[in-house]
Amino acid sequence: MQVTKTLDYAVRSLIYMGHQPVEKHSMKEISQEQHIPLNYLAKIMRRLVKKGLVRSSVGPAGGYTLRRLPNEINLRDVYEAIEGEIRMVECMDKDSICVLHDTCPQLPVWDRIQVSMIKILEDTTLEDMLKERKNVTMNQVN
Amino acid sequence: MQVTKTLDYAVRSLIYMGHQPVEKHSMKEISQEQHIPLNYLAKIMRRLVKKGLVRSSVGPAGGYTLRRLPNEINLRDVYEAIEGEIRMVECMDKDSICVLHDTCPQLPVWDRIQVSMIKILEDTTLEDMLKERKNVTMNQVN
DNA sequence: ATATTGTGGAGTCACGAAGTCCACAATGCA
DNA sequence: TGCATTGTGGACTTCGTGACTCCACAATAT
Repeated sequence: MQVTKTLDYAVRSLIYMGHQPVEKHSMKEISQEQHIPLNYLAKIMRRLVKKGLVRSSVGPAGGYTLRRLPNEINLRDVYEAIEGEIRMVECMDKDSICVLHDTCPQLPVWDRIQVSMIKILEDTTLEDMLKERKNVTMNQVN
Repeated sequence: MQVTKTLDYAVRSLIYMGHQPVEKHSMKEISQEQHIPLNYLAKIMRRLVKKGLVRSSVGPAGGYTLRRLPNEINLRDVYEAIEGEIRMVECMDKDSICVLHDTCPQLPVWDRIQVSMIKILEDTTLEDMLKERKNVTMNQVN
């Protein structure tokens, strides 16, 4: 029930790119700015590319760009790109081995939590988080 | 972000005991009825005893009893007895190593999810889940 | 042509979930 | 009193996965 480092890295990278959404950002740049191990970041970016959140170009002056605007990318997209489908319990999956599935008294609770979590993730876009940062900074200044 | 088997076992055991809240239930009984590995269940019950959710008595005719009534035990109690304090991200902990903590743009989201999750867990008691079971059964009958 | 940048995949390491075992302590009962 | 029963405490094993690392290779701008 914890956010993995991998997801954290992905979110941070995307937010970082979100500051200049149309510009290209090299892996090296992101790695250094966000203090993410270069080789590991490589692996993460591949997933984001494959899932269509990010566009990549190779060669000198290559790098990554957001495929959509920050307000068009929500956290659920990112979560699922990295972790796969969201589900709290194994038996919520298609073919549940659990014989008691139909009468399982705890299933509704986990489902309620899952639904609420998905809603919050969907309601939060990269842009929201970019603003978040600014707000906090302003609070510090004032 | 998944419910562990251990937590599932704990919840199921407690719900099982909740059917006869004042009676004693031996490990063997719970293990057989709920299809939980006996030795592993032993480990789980120890935690529940230690955390005060369950009372144990040893010797022949020994076993476990709920310390409180089913409507006085909520899922947060159970969750924390098994998994420890609820927190979505490492850096929400007391001494965060994260330098960016104060300006972290994603922290508010994980916090919102955590708060909502805790609320749902707190709002759900063993009794609620016992009723859940009955409802489903009734639905099947009708 | 070559340096730069991303890609794909194999391999490493540590940790924790899940489960097993065993010696031991408490206790009801014959 | 002694034994069978039931829980306790802790060590140990196994397996999967998160978090990396490495390296050969492909694309491409200059």
